[in-house]
Amino acid sequence: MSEHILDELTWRGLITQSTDLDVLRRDLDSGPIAVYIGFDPTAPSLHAGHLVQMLVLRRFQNAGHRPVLLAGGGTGLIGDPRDVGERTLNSEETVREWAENMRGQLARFVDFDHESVPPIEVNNLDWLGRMTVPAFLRDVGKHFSVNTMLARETVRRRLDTDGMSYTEFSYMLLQATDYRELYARHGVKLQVGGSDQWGNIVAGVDLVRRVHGAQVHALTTPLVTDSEGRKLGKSTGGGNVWLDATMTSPYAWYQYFLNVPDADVVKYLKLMTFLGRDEIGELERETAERPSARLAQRRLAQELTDLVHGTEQTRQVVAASQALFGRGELAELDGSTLDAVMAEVPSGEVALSSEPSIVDLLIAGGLVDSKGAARRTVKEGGAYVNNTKITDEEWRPSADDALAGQWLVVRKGKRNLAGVLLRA
RNA sequence: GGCGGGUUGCCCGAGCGGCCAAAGGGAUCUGACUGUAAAUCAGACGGCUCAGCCUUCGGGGGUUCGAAUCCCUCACCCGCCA
Repeated sequence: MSEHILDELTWRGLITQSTDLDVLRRDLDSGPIAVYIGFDPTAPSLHAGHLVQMLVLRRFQNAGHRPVLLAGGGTGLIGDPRDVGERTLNSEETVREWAENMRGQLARFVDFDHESVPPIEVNNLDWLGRMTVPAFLRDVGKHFSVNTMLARETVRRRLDTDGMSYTEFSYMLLQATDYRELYARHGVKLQVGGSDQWGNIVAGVDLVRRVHGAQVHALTTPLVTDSEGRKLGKSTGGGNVWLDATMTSPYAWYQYFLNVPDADVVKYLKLMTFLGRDEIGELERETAERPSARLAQRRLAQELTDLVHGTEQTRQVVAASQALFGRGELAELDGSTLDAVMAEVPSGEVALSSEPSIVDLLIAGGLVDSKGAARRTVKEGGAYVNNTKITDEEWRPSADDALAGQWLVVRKGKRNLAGVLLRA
């Protein structure tokens, strides 16, 4: 008999808050239960920060429980209050489109071919969109005390600062409605979410108890931050690391995790991979003894790229990373290898006839935003072409500099690089 | 509907007629040190045809030799009162 799912979640550090765990354990042990997780479409894609929670759902499925994936097509029209600032409402078309993207992404993380507990996909617009105002106020609103809602941390903070619209104030009730609906439709007895969702989730737990007299459960995962307090998935550039390959390339995704600090890598392995205790323990030892080998980071990056982009993509980005950061000479790469590598990194092109300077190359590769920034980079000694430092702003490549007859590998600093196609 | 406060560069936040392309902090970038790590130190951080020029301080208009700073007006946000 393998380890109990709750014990596994505990050692991985995946449980921040929960309702009565003993009762949950009994329910889990008495047969498969349905577990749900939901996300609102607030962007065109999910990002790395969503992964932790999402994988918890998969862990439950692996343990024999049924995953229920909820896309917040209805709640996404309203907006969950944040700590600061009212959200801008997105149009119905936008939300619909994003919800559809999200559905596709969520589906990657659960097993649709599972013989006993294949997942169920739902969109809360299906019921929220049909609910009438009197029904909402009588059947849902009557069960909530404004006093309690005002006590919620986010609400308190907002009242002290920016204030909050009635729209966002109502959000909690909609999420509670989701839980009630999913309990009634699919017998869902557990909702998983990020720790910031705790208030919304227990509101649902309460509602189910009041309406159906049933005890359902809540489990939240930690908000994952690195050792400097930055949220997981915020790239150094400040933006999110997205699951969508057109928004964050598989190469950039792989590199993000390859660069995770030593202090965080073991934690991430526990939270976001399916590697077992022994294997993680081994990688932890490696990190302590030979940190420069970055075995743990390599494994983390590889596992997560596999998970999100598939094994073939992973193979390619690993190969590209090795070619670009390895000891080997760039010039020794053959044409097809080079083409494959260049396909993974950001790229641009420039015409040889325009006599481009290093400044133009940095811009063409998208490594800088302006010529001023490009000149600055050269002045600071951070500009390279084919691994050779360029210190003259007026340096211009010749046809002979092109690798495989056409590529220039332009680099800014240690690890920002791009391929620039040199057109004849 | 009335009264008061506010809107500054990626974010926070000073400035309150010229010395302001705008203090300070954070974020970010580069360099040194390294391990494509962290910490630390140093530099950079609106744009350009770059020792000069151009465009910025919610939008528009005005006063002035000169405005982020004063006046008018519009928009939005916050608070108090009704």
